Amino acid sequence: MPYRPTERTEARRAATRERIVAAALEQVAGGGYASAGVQTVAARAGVAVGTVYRHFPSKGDLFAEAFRRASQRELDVVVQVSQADGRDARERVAAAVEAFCRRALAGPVLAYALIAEPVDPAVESARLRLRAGYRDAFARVLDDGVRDGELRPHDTRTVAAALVGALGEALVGPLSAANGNSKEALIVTLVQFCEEALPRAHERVHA
Amino acid sequence: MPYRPTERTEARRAATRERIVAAALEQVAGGGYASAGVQTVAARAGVAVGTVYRHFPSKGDLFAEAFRRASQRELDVVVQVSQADGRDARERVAAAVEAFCRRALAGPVLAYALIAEPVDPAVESARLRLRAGYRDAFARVLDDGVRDGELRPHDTRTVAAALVGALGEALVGPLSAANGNSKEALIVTLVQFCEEALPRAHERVHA
DNA sequence: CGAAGCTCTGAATCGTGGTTCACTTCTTCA
DNA sequence: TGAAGAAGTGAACCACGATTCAGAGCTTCG
Repeated sequence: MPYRPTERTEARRAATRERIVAAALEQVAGGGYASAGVQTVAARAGVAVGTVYRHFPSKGDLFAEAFRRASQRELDVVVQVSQADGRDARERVAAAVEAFCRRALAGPVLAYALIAEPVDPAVESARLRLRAGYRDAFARVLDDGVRDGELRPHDTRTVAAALVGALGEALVGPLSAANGNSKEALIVTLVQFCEEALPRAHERVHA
Repeated sequence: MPYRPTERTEARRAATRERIVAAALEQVAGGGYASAGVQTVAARAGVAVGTVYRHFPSKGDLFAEAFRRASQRELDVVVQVSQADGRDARERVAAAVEAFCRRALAGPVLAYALIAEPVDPAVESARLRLRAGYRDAFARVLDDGVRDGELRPHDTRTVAAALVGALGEALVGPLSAANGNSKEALIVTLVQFCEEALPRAHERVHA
C-alpha cells in the first residue's frame, strides 16, 4: 500500500477547491455570470482548466456551489435580522427589507446575478432555493404576526413571495446605477411599501 | 426592367414573415424559450431555415419581434383596464392586477417565458420594455391617485415596479401547477396585497 | 530508491445550434 | 418565351466554450 493521501495533502486539495469556488464567486461578483467561463475562473484561481474538472463534475455544479455559498451568506443576514425577538411583525419585516436592500445595493453585480441574471439550469435551481429562502423567512414573520393577532389570517406564503418579488424588481433597475443619495430614498420607499402591504388586523378589508 | 415585386408578391412575402413570427410565438407558448430553436420554428412555419434568415437578421431579432408582439397584446389589456375612468386609483389597480393574474394563469408557459425564463440578450431587452410598460401603467394610476389626493405623494415609479415584481414572483411558482380552485384564491390574495400596499393618504405613515 | 497512486496540466476534442450560400424555384414583364 | 431579379431551400459550415485525457509532477511508504 505505497500511497494514501495524508491529512496534509487533503487539506491542500480542499484549499484548491476553495480557491476555485472563491474565484468563481469573484468573477460573478465582478462581471456577472455572463463573464464567468471555466477558462477565466481557472486562470483567476491560478489552476489549469482540467483541475476545475477534477473538483467539479461540470461548470453547472461549480457555479451552483458558488451560488449556494453566496446565497447562504446573504440569506443568513436577512434571516438573522428578521428573527430578532421582542419586536412585532411590522418591525421585523422592515428590518429584513432594509437589510435586503442595503446588501443588494452594496454589491449590485452579485445581487443582479443572484436575483435576475440568466444562468444555467443547474444554477437556476440554486437561485430558486435562495428565493424560497427569502420567501420562507418573510413567511415565518407573517405567520408569527397572524398568531399574535397583529396580522389577520392570510396566505402568508404568497404574500411573502410577493414581498420578495417586489424588492427584486424595484431594485433591479437601480442596481445598475444608483448614487448614494437616491439609495437611501429608495430604501425608505421600499420599507414603507412592504410595511403597508402587510394585512394588518385592525384594518378594514377592502374587496 | 424585367422584374419588380408586385403587391401580390409582397403580400405573400409578408404572410410568410407573419407565419414565422407566429410559429416562434407558438413554440415559446408551448414549450418555452428553451425549446425554441431556429430549425424547430422553421419546421413549424413550414419553411426552410434559410427563409427565416431571409426575413430576420438573426435568431435574436426574430424572437425579439415575437416577444414584442406577445408583450404588446398582454400589455394592452392591462393598460386598457387600468385606464378606465370614473374609478379611483385603488379600483384601477385592483382591476389591472386581476387582469394581469388571469392572463398569466391562463397561459402559464408564455407568461413564464415573458416574465422570468432565461433568454438571449436581444430578447431580454424586449422583456425589459414589457416590464417597464407594466410599471408605467401602474405608475400612471398612482400619479393620478396622488393628484386626486387619494394617495399621498411618493416615488410612484418605484412603487409601481414593486407591484409588478410582486405579481411576477408570486405567480412564477403557481404558473407551473395551479388548479382552478387555488387560482381564484391566489388572485384574491394578490389583489388585496396590491390594494393595501398603496400609500393611501388617510393612513398614518409608520416609519 | 522506486513503485503506486494521486493531483495537475493545457492543448486538443467535441457537441450544439446559429448562420451561410450556391442553387432551385417562382414571379414579372418586354 | 426568356431574361432578370427575387424568394425559398437545406446541407454544410463555423464559432464558441465546455469537456476530455495522456502525460508530467508530487506525495507516500515498503
